[in-house]
Amino acid sequence: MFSKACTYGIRGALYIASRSKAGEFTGVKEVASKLDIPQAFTSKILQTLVKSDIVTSVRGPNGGFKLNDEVSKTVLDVVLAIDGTDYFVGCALGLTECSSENPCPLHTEFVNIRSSLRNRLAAMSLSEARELLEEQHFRISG
Amino acid sequence: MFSKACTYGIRGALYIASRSKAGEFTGVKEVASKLDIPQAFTSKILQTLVKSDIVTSVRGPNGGFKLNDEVSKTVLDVVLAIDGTDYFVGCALGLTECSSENPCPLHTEFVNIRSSLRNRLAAMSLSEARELLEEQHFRISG
DNA sequence: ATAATAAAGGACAAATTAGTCCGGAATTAT
DNA sequence: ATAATTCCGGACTAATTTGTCCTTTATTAT
Repeated sequence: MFSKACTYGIRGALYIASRSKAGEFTGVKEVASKLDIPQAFTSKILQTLVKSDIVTSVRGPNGGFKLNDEVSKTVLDVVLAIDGTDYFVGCALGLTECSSENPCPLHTEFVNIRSSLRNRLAAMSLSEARELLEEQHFRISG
Repeated sequence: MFSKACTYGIRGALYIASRSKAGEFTGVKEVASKLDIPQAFTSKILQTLVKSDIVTSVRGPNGGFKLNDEVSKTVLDVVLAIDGTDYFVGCALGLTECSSENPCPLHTEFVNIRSSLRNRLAAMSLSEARELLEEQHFRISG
């Protein structure tokens, strides 16, 4: 479904959310080891989240990553930051001619499925996801 | 969404369906050029559709490909043959712990979205898709 | 039989995605 | 100031997906 980088990014964001309540920063090392994601790759992914303004980073001792605004930032934001709009645009069959005026046989169903996907991702803020995970003692690890 | 090979496969199957009504066979060359897909790649993809029992091929002059049973074969069959079950199984966030007993925050929504995707694909037979395309004079080309 | 046609299949090449390595820059503690 | 820590960024490698090429095999027409 999502690219690996993308699922890593979502899990990373959620882990950081769950760890940095008191304004603390979480380091890549910890994120990577706890989520069992290669460290250098985790670093890359968190860098793109920084550029997308989803997390903030500080260097040096006690540095690390912190969510920017877990209440307004959603899972969709992370998906868009890493995988872009792939899942939400274009004909699923790759038909250039396909549009709402001239829909392919699966057009309507895909519009519905994709918009419901998008809506659900947009409705799930990182803080809500974090809370739900914590409520059931969910391990975010791989 | 789907892999390129998969969308090529769907379009290929639909093109063959639209061309081989009178028991005729359609060649890769024609499929590839009409759909603007690389010929050798088209060949590979049609081969996997043959192995999956979705199309039948015959070699030699006037040979080519023909759908096996466009009424019972569905778009889902093509997707499964080429991309496998990727889109329909496993936690979208890559959480191994996630299951219906211990669902991640997005579990239920994903189950719904994916099953509706699967249902729509399973409900769309290749013949129905072909008819819908023909009714609106749809070009299947890229 | 022979030649022409067309799919099958294996080996290869290109592009994309996944993942690694390492030096540099910023921050903090001593 | 210096050393330790930690993120940044570029160049690299590995794996997968996409796509090519060429030889073989089956079928048909002459």
